[in-house]
Amino acid sequence: MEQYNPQRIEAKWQKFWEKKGFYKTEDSSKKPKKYILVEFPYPSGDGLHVGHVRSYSALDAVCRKKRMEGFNVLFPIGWDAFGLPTENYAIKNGIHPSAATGKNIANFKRQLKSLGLSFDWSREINTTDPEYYKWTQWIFLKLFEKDMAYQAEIPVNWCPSCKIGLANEEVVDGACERCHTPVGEKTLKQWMIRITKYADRLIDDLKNVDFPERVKSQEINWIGKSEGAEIKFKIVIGDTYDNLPVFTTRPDTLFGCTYLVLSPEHSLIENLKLKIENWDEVQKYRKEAKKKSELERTELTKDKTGVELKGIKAINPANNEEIPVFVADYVLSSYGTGAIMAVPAHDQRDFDFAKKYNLPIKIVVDDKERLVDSGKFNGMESDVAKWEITKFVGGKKTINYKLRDWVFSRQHYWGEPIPIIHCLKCGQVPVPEKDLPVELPYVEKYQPTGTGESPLAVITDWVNVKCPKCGGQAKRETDTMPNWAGSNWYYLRYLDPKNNKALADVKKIKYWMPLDWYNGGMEHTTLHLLYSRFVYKFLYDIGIVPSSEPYQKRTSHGMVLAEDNRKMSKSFGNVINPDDIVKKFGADSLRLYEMFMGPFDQAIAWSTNGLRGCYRFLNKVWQLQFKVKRDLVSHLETKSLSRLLHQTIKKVTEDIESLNYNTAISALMILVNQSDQITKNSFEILLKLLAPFAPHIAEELWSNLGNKNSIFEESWPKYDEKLMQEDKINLIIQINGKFRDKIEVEAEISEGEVKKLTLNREKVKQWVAGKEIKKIIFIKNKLINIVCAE
RNA sequence: GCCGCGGUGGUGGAAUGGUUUACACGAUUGACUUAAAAUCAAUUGACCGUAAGGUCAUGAGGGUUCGACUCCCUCCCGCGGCACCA
Repeated sequence: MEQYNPQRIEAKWQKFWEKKGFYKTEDSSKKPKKYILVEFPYPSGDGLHVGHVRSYSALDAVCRKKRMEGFNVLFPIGWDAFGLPTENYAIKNGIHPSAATGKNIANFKRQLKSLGLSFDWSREINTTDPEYYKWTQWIFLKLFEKDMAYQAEIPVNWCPSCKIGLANEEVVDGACERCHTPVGEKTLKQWMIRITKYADRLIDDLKNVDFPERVKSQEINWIGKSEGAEIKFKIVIGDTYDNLPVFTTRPDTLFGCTYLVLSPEHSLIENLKLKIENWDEVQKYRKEAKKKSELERTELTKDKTGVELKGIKAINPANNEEIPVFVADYVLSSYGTGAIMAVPAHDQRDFDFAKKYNLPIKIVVDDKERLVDSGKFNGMESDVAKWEITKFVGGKKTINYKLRDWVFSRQHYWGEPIPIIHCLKCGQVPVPEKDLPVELPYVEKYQPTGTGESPLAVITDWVNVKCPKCGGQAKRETDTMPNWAGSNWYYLRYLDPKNNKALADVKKIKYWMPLDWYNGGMEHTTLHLLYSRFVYKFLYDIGIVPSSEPYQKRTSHGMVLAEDNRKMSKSFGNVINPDDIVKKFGADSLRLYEMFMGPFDQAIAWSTNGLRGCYRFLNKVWQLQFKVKRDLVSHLETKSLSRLLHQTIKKVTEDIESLNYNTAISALMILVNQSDQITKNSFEILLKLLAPFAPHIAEELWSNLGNKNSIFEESWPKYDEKLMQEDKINLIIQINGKFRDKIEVEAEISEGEVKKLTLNREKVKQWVAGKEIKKIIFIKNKLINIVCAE
């Protein structure tokens, strides 16, 4: 008897599927469409991670099932290949980034193909291909044209190790997301994208999409919308006045405001230089604040510090009281107006500061959320008082966001050149569309300069160009785009990857968009996911795409941790390489195990023993074929097998939709554990249900049964609710809600009959003896509960 | 501090108002084997009991209900995100 040998069958079927072109997708079809996508990988030098396998196997299972259900399914794949890791890898290994990329892609591709995933490889894309990034640049030009991209001299997060500016989204705990070096600050002229213009829509449109709650809340949190009021305080400077606006979310506490605080960078301070009596002290404080890193300044546990601006007073507009003004670094210049009204009684930070500097603390809202000590507003509910007081002092309702405009410049070689030309006469001139792509010049020296200038700046024959407008001397922009630029819109390019007239054909976009299901990592929620939603909305506004949200449904797979429960890492030596697993156990076992290991959205530790269990299960299925082929099986399905079979079809069908892959597979295991009753028909159905998870073995066994077509050309099994019904059921007998006995009875049995049967049972009699039966609860086909007095 | 998710056997987990612990792993015993591996069979929440059986267990405490892992309240712990954002 032939043993299960995945090495012998897997490559064979992979070739077969490829040759038959099973996964080439048509752009029009009578079938309903499903566009299903996994985040395309970054082809790093480390190769494929078992975490990739989890995401891809899951969605591959969905696609295979959907095809069997009669959908026209698009399941593409490509490479997100620009960016720092490749550049660093190239520098370290002395090979050019483009060579490194090619090498890494080849390796990834081999690995993906060894898994038997049903990608449509004919649509493969690569963000570093000029034919691709031509359109990334084109989108930038559109943003520029609509005044959504602009240059600004701003302090950016600067990673001294990567020698690059970072977006806020790329800074984690004050350190570079990638190399974990603490970031500093550097003032550079940067390209910025006005993502803040879309803040409200990025929040509001989450209502219309099917995203996990944690994803939605994380995005909403990140955008950080808060509603409040801008209130002007009069600043008394000797005998003249100035106005200072502050932002507050608690205008209801205005009567409790006992001082103002300006951030050290606030422009008013400079203007008051001559009137501030302790200028030297103030100046010293501001200098020290500037020296502190962002991380130090935002250290929560640190003591609050500040200096009063002597000789300056402010007027609380609510009660006309004179209050002091401070400069303190617990107020950020970048949020609101860079100045706050301090209400120590109702804000922890103000409270800490007031305690330290002995400032008055005045309670103005009581524990029933009503105003006290607030003049004519006493007794008013604080929610109402918010806007009444704002009106009273002539303030205005204002909304603030934590979201900042997107820093879009990178001072590195391995990225898309920003297609702008700087002309002394004409200023910033977009590269004409006909001249796209602006190709990244091939150079030998691509190390970062560290000066804040891109390595492209020294390539003079590339930098110096004629101005497209006036023909005069001009220079190219030398910054490149961040690695998020190419992934912003890649799902559109899959629809029409070879189009050289447009980023994709309108008809094709209309047919496929929005995407039906997009799976990816949680770590991209406030990066790629947010950015790409924004860019799609922009494309919608300029009429390129037909809807305002790209992804109808988003799911996120949990991380696959190492067996020791830590992250897999080369330095811990705990990395599982999918190649080794495929070699030893086969792709089917690996895929099945990763689906079975636990709930899809949860982080889970790898277990090689668990994997063995799945391998054993596939072996059992393999052995079953001989029983079927030798006709050692019964030809009549028993009632109980047919019942189990239909229950299994239902379970697997529904669980694939709802991401419950682990329970779908356990249902298949239960079916196989009952295999002593198997028939040829039920074995075939088992294979079809298994096929999305373990495609190679399913195809092999299907063909071994003598079938000439592919199992994936078969239609998905249907279940019959009627055949699922049990005709005999175990009815639970409870006494006072506790399980005491059970009886096997005909399904649909009546209450009266159950009562009679139950009360006649010896066990029940014992429990009930001498007690008064107060009531009997009967749930059809489930239980009877006899409630008696204790 | 705020937001989100979670806490069930030795382990991964199942059950979303009705027999807690499906399925799998591990462990123990037995069969096959010179032996091991593989495979097959049996047992496997804790406690009491020779057994029949019983008692107790879903982070802790309370509530609703005939009945709570499941719903509600209070608290504890873990994970993830945000954070001197006024």
